[in-house]
Amino acid sequence: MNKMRLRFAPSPTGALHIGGLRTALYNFLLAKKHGGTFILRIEDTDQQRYVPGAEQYIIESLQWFGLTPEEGPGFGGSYGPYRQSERRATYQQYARQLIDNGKAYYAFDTPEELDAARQANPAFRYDASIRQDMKNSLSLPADAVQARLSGGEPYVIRLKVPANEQVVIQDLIRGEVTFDTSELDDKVLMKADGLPTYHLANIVDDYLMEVSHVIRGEEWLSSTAHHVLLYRAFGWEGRMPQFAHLPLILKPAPESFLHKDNTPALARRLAEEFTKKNPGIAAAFLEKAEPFILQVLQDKANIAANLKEKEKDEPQKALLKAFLKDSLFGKLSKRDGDRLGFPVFPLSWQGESADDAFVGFREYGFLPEAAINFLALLGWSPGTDQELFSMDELAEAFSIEKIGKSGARFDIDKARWFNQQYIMKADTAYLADKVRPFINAHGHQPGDAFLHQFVELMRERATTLAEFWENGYYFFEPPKAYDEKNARKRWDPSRSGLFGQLATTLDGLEPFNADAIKASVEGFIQDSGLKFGEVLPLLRIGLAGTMQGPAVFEMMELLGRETSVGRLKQAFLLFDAWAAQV
RNA sequence: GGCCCGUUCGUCUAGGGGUUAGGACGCAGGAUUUUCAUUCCUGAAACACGGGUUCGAUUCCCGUACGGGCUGCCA
Repeated sequence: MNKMRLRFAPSPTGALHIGGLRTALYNFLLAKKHGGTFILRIEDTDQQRYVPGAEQYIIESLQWFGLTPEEGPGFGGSYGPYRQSERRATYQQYARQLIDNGKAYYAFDTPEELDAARQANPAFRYDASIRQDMKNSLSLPADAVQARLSGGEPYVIRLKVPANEQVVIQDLIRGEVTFDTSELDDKVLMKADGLPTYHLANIVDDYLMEVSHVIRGEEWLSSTAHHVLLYRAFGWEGRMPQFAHLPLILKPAPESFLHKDNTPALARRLAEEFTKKNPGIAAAFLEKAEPFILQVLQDKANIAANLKEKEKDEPQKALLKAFLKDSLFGKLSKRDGDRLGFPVFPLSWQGESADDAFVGFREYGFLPEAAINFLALLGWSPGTDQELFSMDELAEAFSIEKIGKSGARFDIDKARWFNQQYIMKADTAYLADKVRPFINAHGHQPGDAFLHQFVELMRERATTLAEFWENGYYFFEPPKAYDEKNARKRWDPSRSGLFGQLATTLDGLEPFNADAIKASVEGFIQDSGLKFGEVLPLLRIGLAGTMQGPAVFEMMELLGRETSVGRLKQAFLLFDAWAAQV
């Protein structure tokens, strides 16, 4: 058997979403497992939707996750170019071939005409039953066609889909899927701008690049019949790749992200989006929209049922319901992350407009291997109880047969759990490296030794890299606030002098390390007759401002003598002042 | 609407004609811990429904319901 060749073929229309990344991962894993080749191909045939920077974003994302292509733009390979915009002539040539052998035809219908036809009849389909009535090289006399062509009239090339044939697809995940060609339209192969559509380009490239397996999202399943027809039209059916259509990643279950405290905010946000999207709607209706949304969201268990269209719904309400249904259910979209406060992109993205900005897994504080592990298990299962996998282990265990068939809901809590697992077991220097940017972002440049100790102290208490800072900022700067309630409860002003002595003792302690501090504090407790619980929490609050955090003695060691003693003295003064206020 | 795909705890899933239907996240309770976290223990929680086939169906078949995708000169 020939070498396995798999491609990831994204379109540079914006940030690459996590579903696309999983597709890339599965392609990569299969290639790795079988010693095959992982190819990156940029499908930039849509000039309208092209977004500058998107290609670079895609490549950076793949690399951050360790999914480096062996072939692709900038990666070498002997099947290039790997950017479809650079392969125009090739597609033209193959399109011409289909015209010549009668498998495709020229069509002159304008976009406006087609729009009108769809308006008039929503079920309109450009197919065998209707193409004689349209303006194309099949319905028009040959000389008229020639005249239009040589006159420079815009045209597209369409696939001539035969009527009443069966197309049977052997999908590696779904098994046999059958389509009747009478249900298929004459897909546009070449657009008026001279660029191919996805359908033509992907078949020509997969053939030319000798792609052996096409693993892609389920949204492509329906058009796979067209693709098979194209392979037939070219006479390439014998070399058709194997198909595997992945289930989609769905939005999280509403029950999982709807809480009492965030529901009103979400309702407002949805109302705003709805307003923005439908500028024509009457203000009076808009006023009622938010309460309605809130009501729907609050009845968590029946959201879907309450969004069902009813005959008596006024058009505006039907519109709102449809909008909510799209916003709350179905496949994961870029808006979801923003709305729900978790990342759905690998890396942060800043588009042209302020609206077009998203936080990535990286910036949210994920370790790439954790994100990979999470993604791998979203839709695929090893069949064992193992949950934690390195990339090598994934490649080893991976198989298409074990990919699930149904859509998987995105679950940020599970993702965070994976991250926590990786944070806990990561190598210190590596972890410190990953944490450093999050500390730097707040204006601190710790040395390696300090950062390493910090990371060791905090790693069991952080589920994201960002939380190292959020929960441990006081190692870098004075506490922003003190847990006043607990301090007041535990501070007895009559012991103020006693605590003052402790601070002084600590100030003279040599060496100033956790063991010595511990011994010293324990001695103090013994001598003073106080209890552990009457001392430690106060030290903790004095040092960190909060009751939470690593062991007090280790905390002091890392903070150092001067900072520790200084903070304690200052805090004791503050506690005294609170006590004096009564 | 039409076509296609799917359906095991709230979520990710294992399993498969006879099982106490297993694991993980999350949730609840408990133990350890000066706090938090970690760790450990315990608990609640699922085979969408209706018909077949069968001695027996959650597992196979058919319908229904529900969910999802596609239905562009987008990918």
